[in-house]
Amino acid sequence: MNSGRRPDDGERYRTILETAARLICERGYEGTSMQEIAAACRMTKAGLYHHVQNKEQLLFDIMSYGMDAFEQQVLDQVRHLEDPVERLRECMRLNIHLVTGGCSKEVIIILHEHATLTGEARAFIDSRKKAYVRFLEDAFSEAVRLGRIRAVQPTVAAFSFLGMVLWIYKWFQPDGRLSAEQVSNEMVELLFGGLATPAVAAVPGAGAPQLSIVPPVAVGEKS
Amino acid sequence: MNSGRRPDDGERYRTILETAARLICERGYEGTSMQEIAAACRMTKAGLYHHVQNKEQLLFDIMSYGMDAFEQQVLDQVRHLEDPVERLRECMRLNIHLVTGGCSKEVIIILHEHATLTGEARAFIDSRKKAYVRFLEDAFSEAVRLGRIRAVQPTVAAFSFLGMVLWIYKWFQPDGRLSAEQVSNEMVELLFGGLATPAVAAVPGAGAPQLSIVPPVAVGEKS
DNA sequence: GTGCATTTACCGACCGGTCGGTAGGTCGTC
DNA sequence: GACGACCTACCGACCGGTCGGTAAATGCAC
Repeated sequence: MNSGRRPDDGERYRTILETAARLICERGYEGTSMQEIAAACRMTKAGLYHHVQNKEQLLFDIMSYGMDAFEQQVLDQVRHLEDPVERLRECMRLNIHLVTGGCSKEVIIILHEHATLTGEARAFIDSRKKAYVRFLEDAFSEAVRLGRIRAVQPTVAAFSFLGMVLWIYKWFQPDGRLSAEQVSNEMVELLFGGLATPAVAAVPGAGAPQLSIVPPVAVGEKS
Repeated sequence: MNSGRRPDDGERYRTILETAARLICERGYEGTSMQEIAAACRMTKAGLYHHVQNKEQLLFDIMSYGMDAFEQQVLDQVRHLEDPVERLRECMRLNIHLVTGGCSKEVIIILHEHATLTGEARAFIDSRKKAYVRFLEDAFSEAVRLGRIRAVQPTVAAFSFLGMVLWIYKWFQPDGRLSAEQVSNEMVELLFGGLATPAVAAVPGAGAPQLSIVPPVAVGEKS
């Protein structure tokens, strides 16, 4: 009856998660009722509850799914990079791509509903977030230690990085004036172009030869 | 019967706004009921409705109050500064002070409930936010035009500024390891210390003499 | 300064409606 | 005939908001 594959199992649940994520992303967790989620899945509420334990578990699963996607698409791609600055630059690029890209609903929910979950579920998600912060702090510390950037407070640097990147969901429009790539290039250069140690950054053409997308001096406002 | 002053008038309403702001800040707009707000004001719900038109108007008034505070404490203090870079630096300092300070509840609500209001009220608040973004864009543009910083895309720069500053409410703890002043100093230097034109920033000691709180090289990780 | 009309600030009770969640039945598939 | 998917029907609690009523303060004419 179907093309070689049954649409049940976890696949059905995943489509429910995605539908719910779309609604919750648009109207917030408390502002979205199980009735509405069920209707969007073309089901009754009781039918939805056949697949879902309760509303909080649904939110937790959405967040976990988003965290998995983030770690696969961002963290795992840059962990191996040896140079800490290159690791941070590429990490910012990928993270911006994730936030501006198509599958950003779950990530936005993680960001916006940062205080909605309680108890163990909250603690579990928070610990995964914390690991990311630590990853960034460590990279900044290492970059300072190696003299690759000037001395900065790692925690403040990490949260500045995160603020720039994760705030994007509040203002960026995919069909707007600026493309995701423009934002990405500009933002990476904004933070790291100015972090290079003066001695290196001073001599034009000498510093940061690796992956310098933007020429050191002439960054056109329209590029 | 009272000490020379009546506690009624708008003063009562303002205490209601502040109580409501505290609760909404803690549990979200949709997660806070009028019953709870009334109880926190030591009133019944009907009593609360004597002062308040409806829940949405209450949120709008809280946001307007926060916007007033922001414009008084931040924008109006830096508008007159002639040098665009100094204007931006001082603006960031004051904005961080506002977000980390005591009367940050209303501001946090403005940030977090950015999509809760609808219709005219939403449009009105959004226009006031937009004015701030434009203010920052203009300052960045001017700084580039005057050669005070290297060329950057003003919109991305403005939203990076905002992301760094406004993300703080998600992670900063007043009684934590880092003080508000530390965060402020580090963050200003992180963005603007690296934005100076290479020719100026290159020569150690020559660039950015104004308000350089952090010594160019040695910033202890524990300070 | 007394008496009275009016206003302010609040209350208990209640409205229609929606919330998250559940019990029990039906139906198609293996 | 067992089972999973989904339904109808319903639960108690709570939602935002309103009702008529009231005790106390205030304004004002005399």
